[in-house]
Amino acid sequence: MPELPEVETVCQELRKHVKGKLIKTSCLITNLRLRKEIPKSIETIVSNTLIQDISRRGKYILIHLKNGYSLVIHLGMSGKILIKPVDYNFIKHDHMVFYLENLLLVYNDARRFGLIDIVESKKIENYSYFSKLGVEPLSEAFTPEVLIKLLKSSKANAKAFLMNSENIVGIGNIYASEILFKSGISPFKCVYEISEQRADLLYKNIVETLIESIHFGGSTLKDYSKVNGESGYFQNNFKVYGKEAEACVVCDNEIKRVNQNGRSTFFCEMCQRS
DNA sequence: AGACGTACCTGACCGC
DNA sequence: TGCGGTCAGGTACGTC
Repeated sequence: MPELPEVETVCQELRKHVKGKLIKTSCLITNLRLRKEIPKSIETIVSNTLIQDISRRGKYILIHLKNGYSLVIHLGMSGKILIKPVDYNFIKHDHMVFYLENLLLVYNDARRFGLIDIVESKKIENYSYFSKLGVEPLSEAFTPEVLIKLLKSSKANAKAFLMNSENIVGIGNIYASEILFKSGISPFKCVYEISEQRADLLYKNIVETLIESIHFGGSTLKDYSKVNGESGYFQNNFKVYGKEAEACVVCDNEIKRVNQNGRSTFFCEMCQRS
């Protein structure tokens, strides 16, 4: 699944290709449930309305419609939004389609951990899945001071802290490992013990890593691809993720993999001692 | 509050 | 070729 850079890349592509376009009709292709059931009412609500804009909250994609509603789409682990020609033939795991004037928007999600929902735009701040979300790392609201305050008020380890969307949104399993490596912070470190100097470095690396990855179009592992089906390229820049038993690019020590809260963490014991 | 397990799913891959 | 086990980028919920 896509982490923040992948979701942001999808948003940018959607803005480029479908912003301002008319949704003629839409239709559920399967009756299988995603994280929750796709509301059948979407079909009527989104028909014959213009796509006004596309934005993002954490890893949720928001498609704002001119009729006062917003589509909320989450890609889960394996979700994709793909732009297809009008003569496209549906394939396995296509769950919903939006018919625009000369193209289709198709939502495909093999593992069905994703989400499609519809909400009144003016009530979006109260949307249940958004109520506990933390700060947007690429917004002006995210500053070194804000990060330090969050670190001081949490007893979680560094990996769990970065993964917890109640602190900072958008950082998933890959970028958590990468950001901690760049910052020289052990994934086991209790975050309230991180020095302010080290926190400044962490701040810089959170922002830089995400921006750099967006620049590369996100990363592509098994399931994620951009709306045109092309791959992103950031995975070529991974320093530790998926590099178990390989040599650290900095110190040549062996990269380790451990399980933290059921997820793999990759790190270098020599470089990450703070 | 946070650690940890479980649940939701399919598919790829590996060893036998 | 098939079978079982393991792993995968997310998130929510329950329990201790």
